[in-house]
Amino acid sequence: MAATSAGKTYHHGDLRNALICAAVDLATEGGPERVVLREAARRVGVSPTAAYRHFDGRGELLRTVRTHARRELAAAMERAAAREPGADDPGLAAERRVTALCRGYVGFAVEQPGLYRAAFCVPGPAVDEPLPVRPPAEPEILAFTLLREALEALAGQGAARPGGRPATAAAAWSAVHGLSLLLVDGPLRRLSAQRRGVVVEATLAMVVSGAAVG
Amino acid sequence: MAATSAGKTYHHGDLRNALICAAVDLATEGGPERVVLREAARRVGVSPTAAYRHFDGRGELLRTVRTHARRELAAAMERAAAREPGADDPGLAAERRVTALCRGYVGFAVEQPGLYRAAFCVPGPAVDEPLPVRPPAEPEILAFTLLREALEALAGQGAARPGGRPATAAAAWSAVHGLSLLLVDGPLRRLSAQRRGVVVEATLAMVVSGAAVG
DNA sequence: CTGGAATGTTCATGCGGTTAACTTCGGGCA
DNA sequence: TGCCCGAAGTTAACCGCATGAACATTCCAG
Repeated sequence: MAATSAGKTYHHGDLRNALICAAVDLATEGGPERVVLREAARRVGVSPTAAYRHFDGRGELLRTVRTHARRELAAAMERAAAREPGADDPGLAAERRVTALCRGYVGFAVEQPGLYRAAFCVPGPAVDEPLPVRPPAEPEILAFTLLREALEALAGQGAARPGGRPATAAAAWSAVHGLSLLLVDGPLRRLSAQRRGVVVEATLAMVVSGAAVG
Repeated sequence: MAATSAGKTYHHGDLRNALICAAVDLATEGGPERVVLREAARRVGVSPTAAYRHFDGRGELLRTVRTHARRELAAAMERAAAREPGADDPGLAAERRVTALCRGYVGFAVEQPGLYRAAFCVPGPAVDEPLPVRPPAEPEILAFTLLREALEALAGQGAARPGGRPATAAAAWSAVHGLSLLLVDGPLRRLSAQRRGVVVEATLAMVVSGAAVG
């Protein structure tokens, strides 16, 4: 996330992007509250008001960072799933994928607390129902989509209550999201890596057992 | 939470409390970010800097609000548990208590989103391990303590893995906490009351099934 | 009484968001 | 080719907030 450098011209040439990079850096360092318009401008070497040529204000800058952070989160989940062995065994594949995605989610939160918090700062787009709208869905909540699809695949094997599916996905999301926040920001933030692992695994067990029930 | 009124004397008489009430009102209305020193002082009818005679600064005021909010949260949980019928049947009592506490938790979050968010704003005291330290524990994280004890009672019946107990409590907490945030602040905030109920129940089912496993 | 400790007040500083008015550049059109 | 306009930056200024310093008013203990 190094700012794109340009000559010392009056016109920057790529200010919008440079500001986004600076803002992402800020969020990475200290979370959404540290995303400050003036500071981003300072880092890029431009006057504070220049940012207004490219963003509606701090709010839009922050929303842009949020989008970036959500993409990173989803990417981390997919990386974790891809890294997962055992995708060959079709019997276990579904469950392994779910747990891998969840580990990727929590792992991202723990390793990038600032970005993770930024991913859920200002209220973004909301869903009307946690249902399995497959086709497009907003790319915004990609993390949820990944999780939901994996859970459907898992439930598809067993015989789960039909109406319970989307709610189950929401429950799983709740678990990993809540766990992440407790670990990053909350009362569990001081857990040793080992204990943290134990809690993560317990949560995953809960999610999987819940998927079987739901 | 009405401010304690006093005559128009130079000395307020109970400024600290009045400021706390005003700050709690602010948090109730708009969450922790709306807890602004100057506004609280304004509402109490006092100059902004007067607050510094009673608080170290905005931070301490906010921390005081947080403590208040956490107490309210725990109280709401206990009310919900007390309201729960079926405490007579010892076989179901434990499970019912767990679900009632969780419903109380989420219910408080949904009904008092501002206060709920304030309860987890600035990082408060953290636990070293999510273990069943029975005796005192910090009264801060009372909500967690309530949940943990109820889960222990539940697990005490079945034969759960001994080491898994505290981690199970953390997992359950993660679920209700995450669900609350998604409903209050996050992508699930637009769910109708009915759908919300479905998601809550699915999450509770997951928590209970997880307690059986853990 | 009276003097100091509490408790409030007024000023002043610095930061961050945002708007208004002015400046510089780059590129398309006469 | 040269000029002019609009995009992209700049400076100046306003407002609200947190906070510190110095001053004012009360209250109460001795």
